[in-house]
Amino acid sequence: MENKIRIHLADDHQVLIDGILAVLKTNPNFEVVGFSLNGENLVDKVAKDNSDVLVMDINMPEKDGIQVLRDFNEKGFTCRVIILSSYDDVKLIKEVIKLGASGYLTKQCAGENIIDAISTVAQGNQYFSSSVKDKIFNALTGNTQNQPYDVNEVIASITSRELEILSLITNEKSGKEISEILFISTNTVETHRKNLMKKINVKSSIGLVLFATKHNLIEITT
Amino acid sequence: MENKIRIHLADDHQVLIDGILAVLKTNPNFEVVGFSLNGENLVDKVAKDNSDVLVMDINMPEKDGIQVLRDFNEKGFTCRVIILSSYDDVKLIKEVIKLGASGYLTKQCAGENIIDAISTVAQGNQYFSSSVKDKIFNALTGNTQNQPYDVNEVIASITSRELEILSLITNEKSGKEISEILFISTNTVETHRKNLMKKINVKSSIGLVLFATKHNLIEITT
DNA sequence: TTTTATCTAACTAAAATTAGTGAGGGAAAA
DNA sequence: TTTTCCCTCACTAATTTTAGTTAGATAAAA
Repeated sequence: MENKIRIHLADDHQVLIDGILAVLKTNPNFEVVGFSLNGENLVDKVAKDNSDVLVMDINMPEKDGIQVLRDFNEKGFTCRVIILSSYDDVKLIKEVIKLGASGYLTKQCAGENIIDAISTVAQGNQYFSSSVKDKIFNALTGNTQNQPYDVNEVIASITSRELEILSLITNEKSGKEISEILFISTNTVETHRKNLMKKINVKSSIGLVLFATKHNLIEITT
Repeated sequence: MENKIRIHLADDHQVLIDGILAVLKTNPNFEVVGFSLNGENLVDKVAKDNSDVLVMDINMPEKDGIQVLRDFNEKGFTCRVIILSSYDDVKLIKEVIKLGASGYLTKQCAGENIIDAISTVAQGNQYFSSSVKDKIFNALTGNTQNQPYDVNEVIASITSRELEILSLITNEKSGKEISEILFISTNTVETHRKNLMKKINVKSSIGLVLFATKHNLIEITT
């Protein structure tokens, strides 16, 4: 019997960490040696833990999963990384693969997939859930023009600045008000609004608001 | 020893369900009798399972948590509901409380909070995580002009014609389009819009849409 | 009957949004 | 190095929304 696989979990949802912890506890080959609720100093923590596998969310406060992967590359790390994401956007998947992630699971996956994934990547192989493989396959076989409107991809394509604008629009701020809040020109605000409407494929700001509230992209403070 | 608490889990993230399942398995008083990956037919499933407590996400495909709570009220159900949400928006919290939810946890909560929450609501009490309680407290204390008017009165004051206009606005119709649909002048449409904004006390049509969707005054067809 | 509520509509004027195009700077990736 | 993405901003022009006031018709209520 070899050594246990040393695992570090990173997700801002404590309940999910607790859950995965409980799932992994059922397998004696796994040992969770640490966990994090954000991406800060994650590389150092994983190094200190001497972890074999890092299971990490993409969306985390302080430092997101992409940035953490960059840190790993900078410091030349060998720890295997499995991404556990809410979205399965092609661009994002390509991105993390390029950055050296060994696995990608959506949170729609079953718990046993995590066990499989950890075992697989610990042996030096890659693990991707079937839905992720399908996405990649379609992207590579050139289904780019006929792709049905994928909400997750649209959401993923919204930049942080655009999200900021979207949030202010949804909170009943006018273009001028937004420009004053963000210290940018109203022209810029309207450009962002235009781009958002094009991306989300709606006719007016009303459509933006509907989209934002439907998918809980923003917090409504008013 | 009493009977076990019968629990139903609803969340579109399988891995989270598996995780909570594993956590709850450690407590012999709990029995997870069913789970759902979306909100469809959730009321019927819970009824069939004869569940005591439903732990449910807000964001689910097909039918979201708010709609499920409405279904519960319509059918006069007694099953306790604990909301497990990614967000702790005050409006959302108020909304689910009003709809009869017995508990509200964010996913940032620890797994043991779920155990506490289930035990608590099963006994007929309410359970809210401390961050949620803080939010509510701040909303009630820090914001003195919280409710300058009675929402129900406002809703009641909206005439059927105005509701028709409101519905069309919320469905991304422009003033001109509305006038063509209803065979009235655009002047009339804008008058209705104006009156609505005055009644609801919002700054723009965005506010109308937020109000309409929040209180489910209209059906969104697009 | 008088009042009130609702729907209708016009008028003016200011403000905001929508739509398209073009383009510079900076950072990161190929 | 070249390309690509993102944020930035300008310019024009058409269209829509916002804001205020006024007012006629009708039906229901006091």
